[in-house]
Amino acid sequence: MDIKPRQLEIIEAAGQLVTEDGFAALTTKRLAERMHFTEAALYRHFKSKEEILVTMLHHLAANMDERLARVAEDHPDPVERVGAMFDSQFAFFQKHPQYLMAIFAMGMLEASHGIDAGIERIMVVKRRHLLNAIKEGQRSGAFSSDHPADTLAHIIMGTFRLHMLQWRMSGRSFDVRKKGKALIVAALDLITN
Amino acid sequence: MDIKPRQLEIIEAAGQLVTEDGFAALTTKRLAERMHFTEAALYRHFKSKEEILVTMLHHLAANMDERLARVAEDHPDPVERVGAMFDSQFAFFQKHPQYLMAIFAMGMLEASHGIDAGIERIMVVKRRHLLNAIKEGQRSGAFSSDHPADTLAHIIMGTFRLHMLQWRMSGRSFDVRKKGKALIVAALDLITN
DNA sequence: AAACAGTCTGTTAGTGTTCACTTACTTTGT
DNA sequence: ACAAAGTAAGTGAACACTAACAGACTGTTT
Repeated sequence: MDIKPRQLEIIEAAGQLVTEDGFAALTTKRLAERMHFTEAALYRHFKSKEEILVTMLHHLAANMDERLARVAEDHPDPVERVGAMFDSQFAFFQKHPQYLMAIFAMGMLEASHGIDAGIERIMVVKRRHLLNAIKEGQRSGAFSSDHPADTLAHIIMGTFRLHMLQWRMSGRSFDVRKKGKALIVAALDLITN
Repeated sequence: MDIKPRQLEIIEAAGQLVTEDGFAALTTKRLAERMHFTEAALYRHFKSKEEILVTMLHHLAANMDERLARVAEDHPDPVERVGAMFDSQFAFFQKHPQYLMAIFAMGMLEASHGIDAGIERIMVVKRRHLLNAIKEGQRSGAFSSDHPADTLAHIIMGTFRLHMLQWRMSGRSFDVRKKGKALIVAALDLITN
């Protein structure tokens, strides 16, 4: 499933609309306006509105998987790797805030099976990379083994998600990367031996 | 602003629809159906669909504030109090899952100023109670002072929110109270001296 | 006790608006 | 010449909401 350049432009515009004004703001009319063409032209590139969102989530999951895998390669030390993973996430969403919606959409939408599945896939990707790093850190003794890796991963993921939510709700008015790094460092400090 | 019994029934039905099938499922038609009367009858009790949601959020914030204040009174020890606060939250949402939407709606909706303000108020209430307990625990030496109270509150809130999200996404298929308690105990253990 | 007036809560049958999407045709680039 | 990518002008369906009316109950007047 390859995404053509024009499709990517549409996906990004759709993400912008949702991130700016909420989900109700994503209508075919407004999306076409932002693309500077008519509604009908949208349907030359996607067969439905749902397909736009599903493709976007697919694209995001693939991108994230690849990016986190690269971070894992570059950082053999588990503690450092977790820090680098989240820094990579912060940098990505700072650069592409239009994809923020994929983080918060979950749990609220249930608009279609395809969308739900796409969102779930993103969470699974992140969870897999994080859990790997934490388990490795526990084996090496870097991370505390007082609690299951699951639990530690949950606490860090929850910290990350709430941070992104606050950033979005503040109108992205602070440095998400800097403040996020401090939070992750604190969380890592708590679970490090 | 007192809520009449019939209004409360409507609010709960509205919460059910959103929690069951997502926000798009909350239409005046479906809400009237669930109440076993016509759409027009809705407008005898609320002047708009927005007012239904705003009233619901208002009700929830007031209820939560009172409930958490009572927990604080009953538990003088800060560590124990934080545990009891979240246990109270888990029990509440287990009993009234229709209000789960208020937790996740945030960040996704931006449907109106009134709704956004209502959701924010709920977060502020929770944050205030939690932060009070943590600061008190830091003064008494029960909680670590290696990190600001803000940071510790963030980590615990994030852990809570992600847990609720997973519960909702699983179709509420596990014991949220039991599993939640284990998570909060683990998080508290991490920040306790 | 009966009649009246008012309010509350429901009904039927609509309103105009907006939605995602389609059909038929046209332009543009290779 | 052909395909890709656009346009104008619509479609039916669903949306939140409203006008006009009616039965039930309450309290007050005769």
